Amino acid sequence: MGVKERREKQREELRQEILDAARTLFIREGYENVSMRKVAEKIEYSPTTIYLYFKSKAELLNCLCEETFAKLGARLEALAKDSPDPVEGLRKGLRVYIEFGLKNPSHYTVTFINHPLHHEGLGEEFAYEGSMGHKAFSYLSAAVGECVRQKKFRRVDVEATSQATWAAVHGLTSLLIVHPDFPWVARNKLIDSLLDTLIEGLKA
Amino acid sequence: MGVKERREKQREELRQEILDAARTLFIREGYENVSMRKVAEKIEYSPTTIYLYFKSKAELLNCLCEETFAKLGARLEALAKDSPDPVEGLRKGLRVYIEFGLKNPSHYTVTFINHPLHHEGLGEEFAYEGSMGHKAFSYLSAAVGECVRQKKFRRVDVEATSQATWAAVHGLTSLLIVHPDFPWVARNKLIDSLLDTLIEGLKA
DNA sequence: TCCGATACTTAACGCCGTTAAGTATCGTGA
DNA sequence: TCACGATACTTAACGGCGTTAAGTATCGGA
Repeated sequence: MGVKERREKQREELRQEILDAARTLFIREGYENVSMRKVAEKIEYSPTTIYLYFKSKAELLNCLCEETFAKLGARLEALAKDSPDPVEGLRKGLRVYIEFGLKNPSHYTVTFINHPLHHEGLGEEFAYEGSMGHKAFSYLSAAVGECVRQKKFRRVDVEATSQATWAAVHGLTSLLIVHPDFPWVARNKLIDSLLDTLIEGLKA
Repeated sequence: MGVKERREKQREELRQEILDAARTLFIREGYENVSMRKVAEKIEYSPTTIYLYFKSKAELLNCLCEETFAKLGARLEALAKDSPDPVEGLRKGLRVYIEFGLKNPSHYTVTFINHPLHHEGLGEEFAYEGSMGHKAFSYLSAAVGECVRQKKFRRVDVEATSQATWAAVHGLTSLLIVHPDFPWVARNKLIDSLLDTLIEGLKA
């Protein structure tokens, strides 16, 4: 019965080839400018072949995003583990989040910035629960909770604060990605300014 | 020489008709889902007629955005004038900004959320300097400066702080627009949480 | 040897933004 | 009065898009 397995393996290989091509292309060209036809051309198959492996452009690109955000999740998890001070851990985590977004602007754009037009028609696949983006948020939430528990922060509503904090760092990340030509102050100074304000504003 | 004037007037009328149709449509249907053909159908002209009045879809919609953000600018200006306490003025301004975005999601999306793909090919028209969005930012900047001058805020870098604050409120605004299905806490609570944190974090 | 599943392609549908080329209208100068 | 030329608008088309329907070639297994 080695035939089925070999076929399955080849199938998986082409699937990966498609993912690789798509990743390369839309990192280089930006999301909206990559068509299914271009991806197909890159792997030297006909455009319709892709639909035998992914049911839509949205699903194809969602797979890439999950993959990318899994990395962010891993990074945040590691950070959470070896940060004795939860406040410093939170600050570092927020910085990692922002820098991650800036280093993966295409994935970040698709996942968080764009309107979920692009997410339509993916049942379980882009539900917030279970998605890697959501997982990343849960680390933030845990960190804020820990700061409050240790009385480093004043007695804020943990969920509201986490959401507001996420929104704040998302705002900076997305503006830097989308409007790089705005006359920003130095990037590090800007990030520090936001993180300082947020954390000072939460301290006990 | 009344002929030229009458022609000019009629021309201006159709231009407004196009703008009105486009505004209505893309508020109702969302930006990306409105095609030039749909706008044309609504005004009962051929699609190409629009190009006699606007050189591209981007320009057409940019006109609408400028129009909308002029209103925000006016609101913020009024607010700045009759706010004796600059901290309260700033807080109110930030709230107005967020609520404005939530009330004009399509315009807000196009102007601040979407990648400037949509802004391409507009020379002066969407330069940051002079755009209404930029003007709105300048009110924020002035308010922060005033708070520092009156020693209500600690001695922060005004430009960096303004940019970071803008980023934060933009983040909340855009996330609420783009991901309305996320399990947010109550909207007002969320907004207050962010504004509290920001302003507490800046106070002297 | 032939069947049927599998893998892939060609052709097409109905959209899109935009442009080129054509036509009707109409005030104006001869 | 009539022909001209500007103006306003339309029809037809280009080249793209995501996606689907229908067709073909390949090949393991009965």
